[in-house]
Amino acid sequence: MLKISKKADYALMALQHIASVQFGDVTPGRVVNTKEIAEEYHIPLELLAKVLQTLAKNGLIESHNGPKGGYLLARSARQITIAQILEGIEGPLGITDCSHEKEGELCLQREHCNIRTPLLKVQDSIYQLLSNMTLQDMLGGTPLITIQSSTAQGVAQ
Amino acid sequence: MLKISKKADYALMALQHIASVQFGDVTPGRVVNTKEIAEEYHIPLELLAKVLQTLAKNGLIESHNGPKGGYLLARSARQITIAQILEGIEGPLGITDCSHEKEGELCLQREHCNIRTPLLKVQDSIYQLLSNMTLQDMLGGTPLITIQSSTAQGVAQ
DNA sequence: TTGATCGGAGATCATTATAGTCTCCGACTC
DNA sequence: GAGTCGGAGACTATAATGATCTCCGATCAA
Repeated sequence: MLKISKKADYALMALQHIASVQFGDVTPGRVVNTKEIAEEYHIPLELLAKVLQTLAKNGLIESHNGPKGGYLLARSARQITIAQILEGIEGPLGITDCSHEKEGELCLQREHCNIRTPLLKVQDSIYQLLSNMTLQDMLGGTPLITIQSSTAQGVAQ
Repeated sequence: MLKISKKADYALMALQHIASVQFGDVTPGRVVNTKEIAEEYHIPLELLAKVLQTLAKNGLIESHNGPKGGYLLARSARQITIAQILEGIEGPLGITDCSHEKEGELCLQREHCNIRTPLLKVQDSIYQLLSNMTLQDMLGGTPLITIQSSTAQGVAQ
């Protein structure tokens, strides 16, 4: 449950790869093309291409056309969060259908819904979690996210 | 993204309802039947029935057959966590395919996978989150989870 | 003891989301 | 201007989900 899609997986792998080639920084050095990533990680080329295009549209990477073309990080790995990557591919985080309900598509349960508020809080917590972890963290050098635990840290209010 | 299923939604609503009828405790008083919940929250009766049966199998509620039959909490709302409920319905938490990979079904990316470890940590964090919140918390009385956050957003309620 | 009311369980179907493919286009470098 | 790259759309297959239908067994009360 709560699975992220393959596309999102691929996005993370690709970005991770690009970032490691650039040492996490925005270097003008080598660009990475789709084929290279697809082969290294055994990802279907055309699917990965779509993913990278989406990431480029969302401003996480920069594309360069033509021979010797490919992709570069648009900004430092430290400034790219997991939340941004996942949302770029899968759209806004929403653990429940009513998270981003538009006008007029009220869910049937809404009227008597007894779980909306607490679920939105869970969602918020997950979002914070994903926002507090960056691509740089995934590169392995820096400490990863920590979480509160009722046994470890006091759960305030 | 990271959406939980309708079934899980229904399970949460139903349990929340049963718990509130019993004031969060295991009281021998009134049992709640499927129809009552289905009508109150506009949930398809037969789908809800399946969900409740699953919850019963997982030991979260107790079923009573016959007229005047229905369901009761199997234990106090304080002892039922959101993680238990969701896992009971949707199976073990796994944000990525390789979270619970069985022998012989290694994913193609595994060999060079650069994101498995960090993702498992994210998953672990989410799990902690869901394990630290109980049905009792959802009843509204007691404090909900809080998370660490760089922007220090207090979670009230 | 019989019938109405409840849960238990299986098969089935429709809809949607996902994963993956194919084709053609335009930009760029050499 | 030929070959290599990304850009973009339509398209298909498969799986997951949500929902329905049917029949069964347990239980209680008249």
